[in-house]
Amino acid sequence: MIITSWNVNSVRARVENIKEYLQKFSPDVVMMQEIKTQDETFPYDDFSRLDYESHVFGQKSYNGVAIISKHKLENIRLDLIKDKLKQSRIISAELKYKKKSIQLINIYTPNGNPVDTEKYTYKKEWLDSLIKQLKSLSKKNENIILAGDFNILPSAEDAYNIKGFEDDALYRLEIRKKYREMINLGFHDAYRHIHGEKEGYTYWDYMRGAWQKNNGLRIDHFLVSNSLLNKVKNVIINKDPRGKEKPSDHTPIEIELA
DNA sequence: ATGGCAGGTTGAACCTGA
Repeated sequence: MIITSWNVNSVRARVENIKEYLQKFSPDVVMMQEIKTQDETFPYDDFSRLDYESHVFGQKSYNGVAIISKHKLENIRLDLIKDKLKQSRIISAELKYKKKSIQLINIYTPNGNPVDTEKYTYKKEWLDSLIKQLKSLSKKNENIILAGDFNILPSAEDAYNIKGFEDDALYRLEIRKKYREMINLGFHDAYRHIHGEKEGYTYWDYMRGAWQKNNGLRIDHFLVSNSLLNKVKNVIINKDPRGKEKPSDHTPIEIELA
């Protein structure tokens, strides 16, 4: 079972790139962020022709999340967060897997820059609302996979130049503390669990040749319930799509469940 | 210190992203 998280930076601009990825790597489930379109204009047919069902929480122009899956998903929820700006940033679904019911939660956390503005406050409040919800959900279900674009650099080795991020919304201490708070609810950072300190960038800026120079950031994550951890066989950052024509600035991160 | 790339909306210029 392969579950992917991928900030696609517009599902419509990226549809050929995404289809190529689906055909080449056949993930079972893909949690997408920044689809940048409304439900009505989501490319359902492109994915259904490849045997994926789509569940979409769209928004015009900005944000938007979706889960596409080769397996039937149940209990789709769009209401887990109290979002004061009513942006489409979270979608959840239940996946039946080996007699377990795994709750998949797909998030697109606000970026939060610049830090002296309302955008930063919004990020903090959004994360607080997520933490509150996780607290309650993890009491009811011990099998949760929380994935997506967290817009958080968990630690110094997660950026090519951490000095440049010390007062950035991706790395401010109070933001890292919120990430830590989530983990302390009973989760593991799946990438670090498998790979230790190894570099694991998932994002490279379009500008200044960041991809060619490997000036990357690790801001896309899988947090897996402790009780599911023994099922995590591997975590792969799949750099293939980032090197193609017209790529997203993020590349897929994949988790393999045994 | 600034802008650089990319996408979306809208109709050339502006917003957002990380």
